[in-house]
Parts: sequence; structure tokens; C-alpha cells
Amino acid sequence: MREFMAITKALSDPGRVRILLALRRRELCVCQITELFGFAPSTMSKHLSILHHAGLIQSRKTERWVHYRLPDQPVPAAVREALDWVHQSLAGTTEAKADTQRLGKILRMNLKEICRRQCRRRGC
Amino acid sequence: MREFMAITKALSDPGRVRILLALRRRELCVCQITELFGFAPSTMSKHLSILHHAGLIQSRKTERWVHYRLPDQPVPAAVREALDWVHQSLAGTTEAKADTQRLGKILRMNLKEICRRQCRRRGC
DNA sequence: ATAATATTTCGTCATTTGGCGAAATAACAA
DNA sequence: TTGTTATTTCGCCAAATGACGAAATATTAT
Repeated sequence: MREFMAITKALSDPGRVRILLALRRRELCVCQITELFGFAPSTMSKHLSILHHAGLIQSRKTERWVHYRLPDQPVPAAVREALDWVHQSLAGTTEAKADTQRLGKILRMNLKEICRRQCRRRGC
Repeated sequence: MREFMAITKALSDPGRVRILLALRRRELCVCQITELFGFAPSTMSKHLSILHHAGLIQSRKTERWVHYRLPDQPVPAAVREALDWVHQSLAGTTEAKADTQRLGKILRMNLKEICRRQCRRRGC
């Protein structure tokens, strides 16, 4: 029950659901996710932490970057079913498609460029 | 997306999830649900309204009582999958079993008796 | 009609949530 | 080492949530 509620609470915010959709095809760096949604890095970090705590995503650290991705198998049934449910229900929606399109542009930039841009945006 | 988020928000409260589990085998009157969980009637009514608005339950009015039940087919896929997910994940948990056991006692009382007891409990 | 009663709605309050920027942390670069 | 930079943690604030009791609503009983 406790783990299940961690999942449903994680899914109760539209931003977090959109993160799961964005991760559907590939892992993403925090700075890419931040760029995609336009929130402050601290805000995105909190959302990612909630998804991670619920077991819905995994993380991998390389150099200075943290990459998040959907979990590799095996995974608890409740997690697997939740992810399937999200993707089946929402992958075809206009919101998901719009995010995918903006993500395309972000993927064509390199990570340093993204991070420099975000740094500048907050005056540095 | 909007309907999906209505479902995830509805599922993000443990009380509401327990209501869905309690409704798994049979429809229940508001007063029975109130008795089962021990909250104020106004609180339960709000929870039921949120579940209903998400399409996760239906209501039926007979005499003075309102009965809630899981939706009859056909139902949107997202709703059906959500309900299956909840029940598969939680029907076997200790919380669900404890609720089922207490529900057994409540089902052996008649509705008037339950309502009279609740009325007395709040001094009338 | 009038009273009784099951449920819902409304207003209030305490708690939780989600946003941010500043500071802390961790890893790389010079 | 010292500085740079990607991410996380912390403290704060505004908004949303979940609890309640009182009042409103709707239906049955007298």
C-alpha cells in the first residue's frame, strides 16, 4: 500500500507525468528535462526525486551529468503496470506530441550548450 | 490528459483508494462507507464526488440512500485499466483485508441502524 | 403540511504541495 | 589547489488539499 501510494502521488502531477512520457524513447539528462519544461532546476530535481522514490525512473551519473531513464526489468508489477498505463493512455495526446517535438530540438543541441544557456538565463 | 489527471488525482489519496477496494465486490451506501472508514459524512461525500468525477464510480439513488458502485461496462480504457491496476496491486494487502473484515460486520447491520448510530455519534 | 433523516454543499482551518532562489554538494578543469 | 559547473538540498511563500461542523437539499414518514 505504501509503495502503491508513492506511485499514485507521483502520478498526480501533470509535470511528472509529462516527464515519464518524455523518457519513453530515451534517457534524458536533468538539464535536458529542465530545458524541455522551463521550470527551475531545483523544481525539476524535486519532481525527479519523487518519481525516483516511487521506483518509476532510474538514474545514472556520468561526468557532471545525471541521466534519468525508465527502469530496466525486472521491476515490481505495480510499477510496470503504472508505466504501461501512462504511456498507453497519453502517448497519443497533443500534449505528448508537442513535448516530443520540442524535445527533438533539444536533442540536437549538446549538453554544454543547454547548460550554458540555462546558466545565462538566470544571470551568470 | 485532463481526464487522465482526474484519475491520478483521485487515486492519490489512500482513503479514496480504499473506497475503490471496498466497492470491489458490491455496491455500498454512503452511510456504509462512512461507517467503514470513520470519517465525517461530509468528508466521505467529497471523496465520493472526486471518484465519481474521475469516472471511477457510479451512483444510484433509492429511497433515502445513495449507493455507489464500480462502473458498468463500457468505460474508457484509462478508467478500466486504473481500476484493474488498483485491484490487482492492493486486493491482497493487509489493509484491504482488514477493511473487508470490518465491512463484513457492517453488511450484517441494516441501513437504518447504521445511520441512527452515526446520528447519535454526532449528538442527536 | 410538517417533521425526520440521508446526503451534499459551503465556509473554515491545518497540512501538504509545488514553485522559486540561495546555498550546499559533487565532479571536472585549469 | 582553486575555480567552474551540474545537480541537489534548504527555506520560504502561495496555492491546493483534506478534515470538520453547520447549513442546505432531497426524500420519506407522520
